[in-house]
Amino acid sequence: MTSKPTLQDVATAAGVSRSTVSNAYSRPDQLSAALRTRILDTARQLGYPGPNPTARSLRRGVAGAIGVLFTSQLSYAFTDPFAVRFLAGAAGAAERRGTSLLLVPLPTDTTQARAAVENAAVDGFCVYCAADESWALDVLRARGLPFVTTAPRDDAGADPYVGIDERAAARSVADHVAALGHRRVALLAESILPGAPPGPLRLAEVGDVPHPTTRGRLAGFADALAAVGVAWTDLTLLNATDNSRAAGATAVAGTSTGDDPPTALLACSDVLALGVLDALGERAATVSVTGFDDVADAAAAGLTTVRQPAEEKGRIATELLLDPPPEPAARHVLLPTELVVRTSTRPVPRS
Amino acid sequence: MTSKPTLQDVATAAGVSRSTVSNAYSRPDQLSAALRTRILDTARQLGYPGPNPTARSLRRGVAGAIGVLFTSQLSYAFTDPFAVRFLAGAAGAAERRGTSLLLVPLPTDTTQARAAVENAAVDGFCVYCAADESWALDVLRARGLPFVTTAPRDDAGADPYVGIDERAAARSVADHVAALGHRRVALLAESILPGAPPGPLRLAEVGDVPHPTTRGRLAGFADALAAVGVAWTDLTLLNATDNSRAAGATAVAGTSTGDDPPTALLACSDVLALGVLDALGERAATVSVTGFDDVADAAAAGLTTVRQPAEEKGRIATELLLDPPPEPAARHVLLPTELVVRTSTRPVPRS
DNA sequence: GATCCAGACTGAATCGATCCAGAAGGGCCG
DNA sequence: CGGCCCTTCTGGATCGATTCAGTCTGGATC
Repeated sequence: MTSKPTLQDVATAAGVSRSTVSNAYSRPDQLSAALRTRILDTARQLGYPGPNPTARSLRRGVAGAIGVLFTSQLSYAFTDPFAVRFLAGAAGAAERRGTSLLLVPLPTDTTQARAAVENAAVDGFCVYCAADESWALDVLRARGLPFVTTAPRDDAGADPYVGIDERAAARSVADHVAALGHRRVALLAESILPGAPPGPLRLAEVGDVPHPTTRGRLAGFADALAAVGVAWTDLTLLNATDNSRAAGATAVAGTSTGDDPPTALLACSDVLALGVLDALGERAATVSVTGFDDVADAAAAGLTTVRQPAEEKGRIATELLLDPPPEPAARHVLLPTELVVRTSTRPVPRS
Repeated sequence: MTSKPTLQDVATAAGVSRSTVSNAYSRPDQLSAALRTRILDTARQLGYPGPNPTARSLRRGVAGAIGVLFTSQLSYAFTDPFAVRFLAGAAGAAERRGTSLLLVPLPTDTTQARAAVENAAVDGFCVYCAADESWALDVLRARGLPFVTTAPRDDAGADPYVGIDERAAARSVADHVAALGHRRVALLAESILPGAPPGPLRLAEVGDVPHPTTRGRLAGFADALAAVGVAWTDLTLLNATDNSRAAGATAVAGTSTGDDPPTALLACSDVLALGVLDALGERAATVSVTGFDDVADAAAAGLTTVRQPAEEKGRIATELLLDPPPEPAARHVLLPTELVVRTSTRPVPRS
């Protein structure tokens, strides 16, 4: 008995069968209170730490945890305030249900990343999409695991999702900027094309953007500007290499120095927009900048943005996963968004 | 075959033994390349998603995940910027090692909380202490699971920990405040006594504070003030119900209105200190306030504080867990701290 | 031609529990 | 007193893999 005792050892020591010990832990109503007490005492004496979670999982066919998948690096997820709030919401819902949250890091190597998803001992997955995730969904389907995504998908079918109307939300903030008279506009997003360098980028049409969320937002921006006569090809497209203030600052560096610089800059996330403000410094007063998400720092920075309910998104995603509603239609949730106008946008200056 | 196929099904379909299929996945060198390809093809045709992670864990005796324990509510952890940075560090280290992170929520009910720790299928635990955690450590010891705590403990023994010299760090910031001439000082901390109401609190001596981190910091504050002749009993002790800006604001409400109000307020965390600044509003210019941690918002708020390396703490905790150094001494890591003086502290005003 | 060996594959045991059909014992009822 | 049910407990099958001691085959060696 040099290693940890098992349920069998407790049974032997207590002079009962394995099943009875198991029942002592998991089904107290199946044995007399006296025997149960005796068994638990014996277990304590032996230093038995209770049923092995893994063995229990295997037999019961339930893991007691749900996975959370960030298609960007896991450690980056914690630097993104929106992702953190999403996690907070998910954690709250998981907490209420007594479920744990398994954060699965994805190696950059594709094969290893697949393996990571294949090896996760969970009952389902929350796929927080930050990049192309379809391979992950394929794995999950093959495993027969339920999952929830955080964006409407074309091939959604019965798979639950919770998201916002990205295009309409983006349009609302761009409408505001257009109404202020801006016509020379730059759009800033993360990984417009995977692997593209930071800074200006040419793209024939918005449909070419692979990442669905980014595509939706850029399309919304374009809609609003098209409505005031600004064509897609007249827009400056700026690429950021990741979703961070630094990347936002880098992406915009040098942009406002050319002749006829944009008078407004619409970013696909607050973090990028805040980076732009960092980079502009004093010049920020001459350019209108908008973000997306309404993270905590946006208010202090006076950033005009679109608010979306972050914690709510995490909470609902988790709930959809843990008990999906019977009617398929109820599995697709669109959350409301709200344009928040602050001081970072103003009418186009007369020159 | 209505449900998911198992390894046995693949074996049958391919006309080989279970072991061979297992080897095809886990030990490619044990069979010919041709057969392996054939097996994997068969598996694909059958829709076999690869070896079941739980069964594999059971047999191999390895979970491939480490648990993270917050003794406060899990969803609160995400509202604490320091905890988030700790997690980011932990995630980075886990990522590098191909390990997942299991966030285990703790129900408020003690029995259920024990069960949650007992049921976690992990190879070890990072205990991020936010409250009394000794019961959790007992469970972990009973399970024979390795763990790391984030504070020096009296009974540390060979259990690894990573922390800072709480007392010395706290003393450094209090020394600074004392040097500025402050003598009427209030100390603010979360849960000084569990369940205590927000606001002023009487406590015979600092040793009565149950939570070790808080106790260490308060003791450090007291050390510095004692050195300039201010006794423990002359200090105002303010309790906050949790670690949030709101709780900081609530705790301090009404304090500065009495006669002889404190001229300085030392908080045990930046979040609390920022809450104090929120509450003071205009009056903030007349009181010196300090925090602890140096979170992102501290710089913008001009908060004088003590910086401790958050990500580093998470990273090292995870690394100590994943490969503990052979020499016991190396398992106890003390990280450096640094006093960061900003504008929230100034000499005591002449009246 | 006998011996040895490496490589390829198999079968049974095992990981540590849960579950279910059924056995033993005791009480109640007619 | 026999039959019936109920409670309490048992034994074996099972969850889905991994592991390891072997068996078998074909080729190299002397």
